Amino acid sequence: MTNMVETVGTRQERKQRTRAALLDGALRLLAERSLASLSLREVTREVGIVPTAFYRHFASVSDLGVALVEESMRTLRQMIRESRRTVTGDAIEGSVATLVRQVHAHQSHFRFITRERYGGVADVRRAIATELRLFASELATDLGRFPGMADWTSDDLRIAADLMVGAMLSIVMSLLESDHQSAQAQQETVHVAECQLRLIALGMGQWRGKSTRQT
Amino acid sequence: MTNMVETVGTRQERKQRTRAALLDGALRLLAERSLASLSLREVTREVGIVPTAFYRHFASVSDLGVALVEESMRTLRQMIRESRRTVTGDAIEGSVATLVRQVHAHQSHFRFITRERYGGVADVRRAIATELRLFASELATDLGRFPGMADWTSDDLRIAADLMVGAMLSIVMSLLESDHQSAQAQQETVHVAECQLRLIALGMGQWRGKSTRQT
DNA sequence: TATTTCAGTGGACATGTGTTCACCGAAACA
DNA sequence: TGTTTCGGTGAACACATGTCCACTGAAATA
Repeated sequence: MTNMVETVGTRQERKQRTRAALLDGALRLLAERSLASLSLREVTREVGIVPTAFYRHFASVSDLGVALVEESMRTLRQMIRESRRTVTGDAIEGSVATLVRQVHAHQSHFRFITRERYGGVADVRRAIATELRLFASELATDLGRFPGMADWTSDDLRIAADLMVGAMLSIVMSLLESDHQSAQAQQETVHVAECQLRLIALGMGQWRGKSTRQT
Repeated sequence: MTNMVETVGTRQERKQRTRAALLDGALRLLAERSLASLSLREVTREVGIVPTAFYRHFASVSDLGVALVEESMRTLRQMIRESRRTVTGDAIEGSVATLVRQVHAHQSHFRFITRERYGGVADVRRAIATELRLFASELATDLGRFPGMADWTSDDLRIAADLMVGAMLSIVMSLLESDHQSAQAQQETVHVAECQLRLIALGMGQWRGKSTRQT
């Protein structure tokens, strides 16, 4: 339980502020547990409002979960934007570096996505799947712009992108685990991540149109 | 709720039978939900015994969860054993084929592992992580036996194995989703899985001792 | 200024929960 | 045969939960 929401500003500002407080409080409680085990009353207690006030913002905890998906995905998107902007040298080293930075800065968001991706709340699972599909599509078009890959099918690009997204989420989980351990463990995780991505990249370099098939 | 447990046989046989019924009932309830949202009373209701009898078998629902991890991992192990035995031609096509068969035959086990791997129950997460680490080690030594990979570091083998385990679990989830859809969707998933594994394999073929580092 | 809108209140409800305890009856054992 | 072991019973408990309801008071609007 933390400080109450400030009581200044226009009405919709305050509403938005307690809404944000609900999302934040929920995220705090979700550090070590899952959305399915989170109760409406717990969240309101954490934020400092009465249970029924919850309904002024969300229809249910699942609904709050879907909102959390959107919020978390926004930081994920912001990450690839930063990556596209700042990475100049080796794409893999650069990408992993920004991944490390962003995961460290927004642990709860990344933890939420990885935990609830296959979690116990159907609506949230669907929301994450949809957003992740979109994310993989963007990555696929990004990959298509690389020098050696202009001749790739969009299907094949998509397959590679899916693989990379899956690998990235595994890496995220490793980073989250090694984050509250030694700095050496973190460095080791980074090394593993770079190797794994490089492995995939090497495979892509060797790809010959083996995957042709009827649609 | 299904039939009660039979009331014949020696005492420890019957005990083991209701224990198995508890595991089975839990697995049935976990088809669309997560362990964290599963209540002790629900499980006993499903099996047809009184709540307090639960404690004769498990100390808590988390404890039951850990037992489910062991059971599920047994079927996973049995899968790689079958794969090692039956696959003769192309390793990737063969492995994916047995994966498809086993996932279809033991959906609830695979769903449980993938869902609870990063789920909301700490003990279960730990148990799965431990078992999966072991699993990856075995895969690593298997990989080391392949013709072109005798010169690989055990560290590098481990990194590649971890990547493949992660990819495999992604594939498992796709299979579970496409399983209760059209046969065409299933076939498409198989195609994607084969491509992704082949991508990794190609990368491994190109690997040059880039990952040397102090231990 | 008078009226309406609406985020947050507080009490009440039926229901589900984990855990306790003394108890039963048949299998296991002496 | 007599005694012990022990998986399962059923009542009871203190508590947590989601949702209903009439309400308050200040900001928004007229």
